Amino acid sequence: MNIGEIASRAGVSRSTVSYALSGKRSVSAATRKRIQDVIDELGYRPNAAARALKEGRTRTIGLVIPPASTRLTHMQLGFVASVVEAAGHADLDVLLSPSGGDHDRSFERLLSGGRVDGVILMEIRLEDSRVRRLQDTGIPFVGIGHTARALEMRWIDVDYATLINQCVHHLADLGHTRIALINRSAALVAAGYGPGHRAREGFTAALAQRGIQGIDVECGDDVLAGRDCIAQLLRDHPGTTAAATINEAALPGIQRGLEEAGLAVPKDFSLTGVVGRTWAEEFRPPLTAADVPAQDMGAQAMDLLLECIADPTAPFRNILLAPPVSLRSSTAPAPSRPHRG
Amino acid sequence: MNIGEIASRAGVSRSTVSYALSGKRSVSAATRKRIQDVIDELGYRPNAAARALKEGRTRTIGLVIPPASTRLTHMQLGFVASVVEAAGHADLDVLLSPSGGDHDRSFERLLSGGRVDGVILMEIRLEDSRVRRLQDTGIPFVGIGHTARALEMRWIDVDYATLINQCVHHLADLGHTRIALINRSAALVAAGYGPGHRAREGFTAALAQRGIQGIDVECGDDVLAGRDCIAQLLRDHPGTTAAATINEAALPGIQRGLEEAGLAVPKDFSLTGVVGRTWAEEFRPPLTAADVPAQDMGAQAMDLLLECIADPTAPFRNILLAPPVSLRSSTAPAPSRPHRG
DNA sequence: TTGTATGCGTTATCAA
DNA sequence: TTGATAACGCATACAA
Repeated sequence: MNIGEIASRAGVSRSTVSYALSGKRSVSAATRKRIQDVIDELGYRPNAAARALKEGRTRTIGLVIPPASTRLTHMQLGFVASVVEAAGHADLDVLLSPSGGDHDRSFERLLSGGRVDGVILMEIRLEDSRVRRLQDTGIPFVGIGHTARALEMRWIDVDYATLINQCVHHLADLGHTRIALINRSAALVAAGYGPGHRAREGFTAALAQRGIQGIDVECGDDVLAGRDCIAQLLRDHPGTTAAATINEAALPGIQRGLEEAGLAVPKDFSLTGVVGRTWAEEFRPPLTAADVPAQDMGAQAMDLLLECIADPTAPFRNILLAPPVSLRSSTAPAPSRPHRG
Repeated sequence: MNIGEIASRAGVSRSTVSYALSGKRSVSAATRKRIQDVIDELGYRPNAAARALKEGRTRTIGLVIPPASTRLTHMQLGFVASVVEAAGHADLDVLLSPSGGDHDRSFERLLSGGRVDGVILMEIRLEDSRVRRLQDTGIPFVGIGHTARALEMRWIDVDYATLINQCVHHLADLGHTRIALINRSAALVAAGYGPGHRAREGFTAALAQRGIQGIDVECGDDVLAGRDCIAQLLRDHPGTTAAATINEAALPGIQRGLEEAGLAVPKDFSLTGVVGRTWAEEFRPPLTAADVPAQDMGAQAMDLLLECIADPTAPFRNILLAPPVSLRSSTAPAPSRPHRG
């Protein structure tokens, strides 16, 4: 079933069918109806490949997510969901590529052969070969996250440095003097994962500004790692009374670890950080945290991408979000008699 | 950059380049090398749209996931990850379509216009309009889950009826006489979600076989719902000493609810069910459960689909998995003096 | 208002 | 062993 079939059944030429569908040329009401009837009857839809070949665009974007081996966090899932939703809204399809490393086949398939009109890249590192690869190909792309050379690409990101800084100031205001930063996994940070490094910057800066001590620990993205991380933290640094985290996947483990140590939140231990809203609200007690608006971010990334596809020469535009720290119930004044781990 | 460019630079015809790439015609070693050198230098890859148009297949499959509004469970995420990985292994791309309802645009885009060579469908209901739609189009498809008319499609599924039945028998063997089934959300079950109904069947059958009482409750797919569900269960049915569940997303909430009620697992309350392995192992204490092998299932679904794409006339093949119930630490003999909720 | 003809980049058939 | 060419289905410039 193709446009020729529709044309002959409707007794018109193929171009008339094409124009009736696109509306780029006026078609008499009578013929338009005749064509539409045939189309409805046969359920015709233009072939995507032929259209892509002719138009030079595929109406498809690529979404590069972390590799399948790593479990996606809820925040990342929020990005995926909102990107896909925004794409659907713009009548675009989404091709999924789980790839992190350098010469990923799925990533190369995505870029080569003109499969996509644009790409949205997740979990970007400070130095990211995929970004360079995309820049080489000239395919429009937008990062959820950005590299060290922030001005050389389009992106939307969360201002982890500022937000963690604010969290530490909040804790310091409450009298805490020994504060931990619970970062993402050591592997990720070592690989140059931006938020991990920027969170650390903000942390260190705030510590200096307030003249207090801090310990910076890395933690795997899962429940067990979170529990072990807290256990080790309390063992190695028994005076610690508060922590800020950007590791939402570790939160349930952190909670369990604190419980097992007999520490109540926030009476004995204050916890805050930068996490997705759902996590903050599901924590017991609800977490004082800067809520990452994952839903909005996917849609805004899509906006940036559409802008860039429409006009590839448009200047780079970046969006740096610093959502306010929502005061909930997980932070309190430092205990007067700090516990002994 | 296209095949003609490569051809002229290598001093051969376009067809020779094509054959050098596909290997469907012998090409002299010398010309093959000359062509390959040019290709490597320019980084040429065949245009996907042109190839799809000519070959009549897109080397792309569609993956239909639950709508963006609902948060994916880890199990569903496991399906997605393993399907995408298996697809990459077969050099196939994956087009994502989050759609549940009847006339979903994204779903229609997927089916029409020959965008995909096949479809994998998740979260199937007993009566599912998407299945009928796919059957009408004739596009090869495979379900992760199946409809009421199981023999009319290809699928892979977990035998929830049998597994929940085994769980209940296990609990009954331990002396429990008041057992709850914690199902998926009321909305999902009402919509005819298969696993919800089959779990209920297995539950009811086991109760009858053992002559014990049971209560069947539905529970939303999140932490808060799990907590409320347990609270209400203990209030309305205070004699309940054990539960089996297929709702992994509610597990953390169930745990919290039990803790808040002052019930220790497994001393005061036994818990078991059918969940992804990670959930079972992350539960405290580790959950006695039938572990859904989400990773394998995506790969096997892919196998079924490839089989079906290769030969659409092949008879329907189905895979019903009943993984063994792994004994861990969340079930114990019923308490001699049952608690009073 | 409508029809004819061309080309998008491939693969594959036919011819050499 | 290789080259010329048709066809996949569509959108559009050009012609009427």
